[in-house]
Amino acid sequence: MTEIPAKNADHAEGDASSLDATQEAFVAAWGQMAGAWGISRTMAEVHALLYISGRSMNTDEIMERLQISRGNASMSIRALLDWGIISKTHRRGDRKEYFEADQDVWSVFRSIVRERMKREVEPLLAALFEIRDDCPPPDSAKGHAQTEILDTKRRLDGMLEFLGTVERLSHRFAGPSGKGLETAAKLLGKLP
Amino acid sequence: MTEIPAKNADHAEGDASSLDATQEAFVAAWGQMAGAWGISRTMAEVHALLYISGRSMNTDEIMERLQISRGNASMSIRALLDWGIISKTHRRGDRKEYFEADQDVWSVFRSIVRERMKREVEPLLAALFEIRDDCPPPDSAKGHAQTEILDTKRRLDGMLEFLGTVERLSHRFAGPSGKGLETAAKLLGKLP
DNA sequence: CACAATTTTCAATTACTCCTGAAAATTGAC
DNA sequence: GTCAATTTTCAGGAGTAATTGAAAATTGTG
Repeated sequence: MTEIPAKNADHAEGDASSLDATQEAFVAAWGQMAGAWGISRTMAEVHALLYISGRSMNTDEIMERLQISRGNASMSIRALLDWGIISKTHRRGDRKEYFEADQDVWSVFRSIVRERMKREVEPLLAALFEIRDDCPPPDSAKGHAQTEILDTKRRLDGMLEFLGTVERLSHRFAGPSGKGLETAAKLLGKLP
Repeated sequence: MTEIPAKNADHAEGDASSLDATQEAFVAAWGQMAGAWGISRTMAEVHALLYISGRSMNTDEIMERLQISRGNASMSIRALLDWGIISKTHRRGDRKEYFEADQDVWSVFRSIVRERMKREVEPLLAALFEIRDDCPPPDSAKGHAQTEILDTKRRLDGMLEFLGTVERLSHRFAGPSGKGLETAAKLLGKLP
């Protein structure tokens, strides 16, 4: 973390007076946000590097610029491919695989939203539906006032409705089709 | 984690055939989502307990039901207060402090969005603005083609514009005023 | 097919974050 | 003010996630 690759060692953090330093700073800033997006720091850094450089790179190039191990690079690249925010390319006469980042920021955001909904919200929704189904029926008020049971059900339903709405919206605007999210944002921006 | 309070030991996970078991299951499900919201598991569990029970509780009650230490309870409660999704109450003739959860799910969501924007997006935006300002001017093309510098700037700007839009929207719809987010969601749901 | 280049896997290590429990600080009643 | 009840803090321990590095698997070429 405090270790800076030799070629940039003469630049303090935040100093971006050369192009490389600018890119370095961008990678670092993006890496710090990793937690917020629910991805590991290295994943974020690899993506940032590919995004800001605007070209494709192979594993060795990425390893060297980020000073990470081969294993880490391989895992992070694989994960980014799974998330759908970088893609493989090839170069004639070169056996190595190259990777490039999606240059459309909205599309990146869409992929992240989609993936996180799938991993986090959908399982929770499923669990909550089950919990509601297993909730004791109001007439079996053995020791509990009926209102207590009904209130709990009502609160469960409140949460379910909320998550359901979020889920529906995400399908609509972050789904595989078109520029949904950007459109939504623009519409909202124009509202009364 | 695998330890279940004695009073519920006869219920397998997912079995919610008593009211307590239902609440227990809800707390566990909500706790699992903690990571997704960017809060610790205990924080999520405390909130879930207060939300689903619908009443106020003191620290000891929370400690016992969640089987956590006093320190952990104190920290988690404090954090939830900071996030603004639970509040303090008092009972006449009782020196203990009681806590209760906001029962409006949309309002909870709004608080979380607001807090995370403040902690994560705003600092990133600030960092990116600085990075762009320190970016070498296009005419100082010492060794770099001018286009390279301009392209990097363009990508930086793309990211800045995106984050700026997100930031503006969050202020508008998750800001301190009114039911913004719910309204936005309903509007979006009705779109063509 | 054999071989070298390249990628993937994974056990061991390292770095973090979270939690505990007891000590210190605070609070309110008398 | 004194004292007991209550809350907060924090150093150390426990548990989790990320990273390495080298061995295994895969891939493509001649």
